[in-house]
This record gives sequence, structure tokens and C-alpha cells, in this order.
Amino acid sequence: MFKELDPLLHSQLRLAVISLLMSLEEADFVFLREKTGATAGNLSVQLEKLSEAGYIEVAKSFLGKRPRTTCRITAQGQKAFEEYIEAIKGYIG
Amino acid sequence: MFKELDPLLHSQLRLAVISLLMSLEEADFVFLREKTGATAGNLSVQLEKLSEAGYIEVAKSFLGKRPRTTCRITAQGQKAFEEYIEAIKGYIG
DNA sequence: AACATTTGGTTTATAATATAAACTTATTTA
DNA sequence: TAAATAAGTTTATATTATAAACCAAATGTT
Repeated sequence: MFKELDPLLHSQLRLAVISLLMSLEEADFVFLREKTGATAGNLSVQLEKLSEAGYIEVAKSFLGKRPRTTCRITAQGQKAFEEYIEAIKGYIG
Repeated sequence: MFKELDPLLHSQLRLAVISLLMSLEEADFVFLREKTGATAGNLSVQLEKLSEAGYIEVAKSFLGKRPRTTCRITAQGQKAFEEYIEAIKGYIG
């Protein structure tokens, strides 16, 4: 009846990030920070967790002289998100 | 775009409890423990939180000689649950 | 040139949370 | 009478989420 809710996704900020990345080829740090309204510190930590889990890929490069952190979702991340949706539906009917 | 997810409901066990109580007139402690698979300790703590928030009402009585804890959702709890559903839909599309 | 401010983050500290383990009190059962 | 079960509660611990503090480089200001 109640499936496990993947704790990596059952977090407001990480869920928002994954949700954004599902519909975007890629998104950079500043974009994610603005869209989610998170603080940079919090976002940094949560991106790191998603990255460690293999749910997203994080690439660091430069745009001109400024650093740029770009994220994209992995196949594993997509699968996890889809499973999360199925699971939470069991709770919200 | 991303609404706040009520932290009281954005918890696997509390969400399961509320979900059950939405479709039941009332439910007792043992029933909730079995349906959710939670430990008694965890359930006790989470029921207390939901109760403090005014999302559920907890009544303690006796069934024969054994104690019996019965829960039912309040109007406030129903409203919070419905709002939670709307909010999470913003994340899962 | 020198100083302050902004940008794009990371690291660290703290407060809140979820959870299980340990405990309590009373009741059956052997 | 002793052991086991029932129905919880309290306490301890480990994990989390989050913001505050920090850092390095670039840009703007006097």
C-alpha cells in the first residue's frame, strides 16, 4: 500500500531541482537557485547529494572568466523520479 | 512555481497516517501501526505531532481492560492534506 | 591605485527530524 | 507465580535540512 519514498527525492529542494531538470536539457547553478529560491549554500549541498547518488551530473566550467556549474539529470535520476511519483501517488490517492 | 510543502505532512509516516485517516471515520493505534508498518515508538511520536498541530484528534479510552488510542482527522487536517496535494503536484507535474 | 561590492560558489555549524531502542504498566497465558 | 504479550511512551541517536560564515576572483567606485 505505502511504498518507500526515496529519501533522496523526498526533500523539498532536491525534488524541485530534479523536477526542473526533468524538463530541461541542462540548468546552471544560478538558474536553479533563482527558480527554487534556495540559498546558495543549501543548493550546493543538495546538488552534491544528488550528484553522489548518480541522479544528476554536475559539470564545472567557465563562462568567459566566471565559473559556471551546470547540471543535468541522468537516466538513473529520471528513473528514480518516475518511481517517486508512483510511490507518492499511493499516499495522495 | 514551487509552493511550500507543509513540513508536517512532508514526512513519510505522517503522510501515510493522514492518508489513511482521510478515508476512514477513525482508526486506532494498532491499526495504524500495522497499515503503515511503523514501530510503535515512531508512530506515537508522529501522532503526537499531528495532534499538536491540530491535524488529528486523539482519544484514549479502554476496550474492555486494554487501553485504546483512537485517531480521527480534523477539518484543519483535511484542509492541510488537500493543500499538500496541490503543492506536491507542482513538483511532480 | 585602492577599496568596496558583487558573483559564484563551498564549508561549517546548528537546529530540527525521523527513527529505533529501551522502558513502563497492565494483562493474559502456562 | 512466572513468563510472555499488549499498548503505548520516553529517551537516545543518527541523519537532515538549512543558514551563516567563509573564500576567491571579477567588477565597480572614488
